[in-house]
Amino acid sequence: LGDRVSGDIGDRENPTPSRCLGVFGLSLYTTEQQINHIFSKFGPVEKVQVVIDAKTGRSRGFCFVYFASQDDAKVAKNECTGMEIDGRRIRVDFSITQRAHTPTPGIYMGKPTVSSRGDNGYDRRRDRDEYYYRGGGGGGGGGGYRERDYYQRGYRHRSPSPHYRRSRRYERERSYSPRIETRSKG
DNA sequence: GTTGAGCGTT
Repeated sequence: LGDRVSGDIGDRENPTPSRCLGVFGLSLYTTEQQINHIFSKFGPVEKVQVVIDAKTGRSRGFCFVYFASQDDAKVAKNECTGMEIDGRRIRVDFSITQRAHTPTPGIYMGKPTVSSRGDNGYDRRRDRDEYYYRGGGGGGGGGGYRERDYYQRGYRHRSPSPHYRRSRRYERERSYSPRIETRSKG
């Protein structure tokens, strides 16, 4: 009961130990150098790869760390989970994938970067399986992005996060005080 | 500094 087939990569809850760690919850501004600096304290690190969003060119907030030794990876995982980098609490697990996907020329086969989880009250009907690239070669498209704009979701429907509450934009929005009764201005 | 869940498309 509960034991898995050995040799499998495990699942999200229970990844099989390996030399590759996934680090999640990163600040968008944390660099591979920073990660390398931190994780190298536990043993030789062969490579750090921050995952970059193909569309925006920015970090997607997670990365992969390849250790030379699986034992070092295990120690690093235990030591670094919950650690704070650039003001964000990170989570570290053995990666369930060992490497990036093989590129598919002309068409992106992944999911859109922004997804709705359906638990914050907005847009739970949106299907998140839409590709966000249009085919470059075979599809007859221009290689551009889909018409759908995943980056214009209704953030106003969400409850503001602590981070957002500290932002100037939030201050500004609040100061509008859209009370209907106050339209008594003449 | 998009306000953040998240397993990668050189």
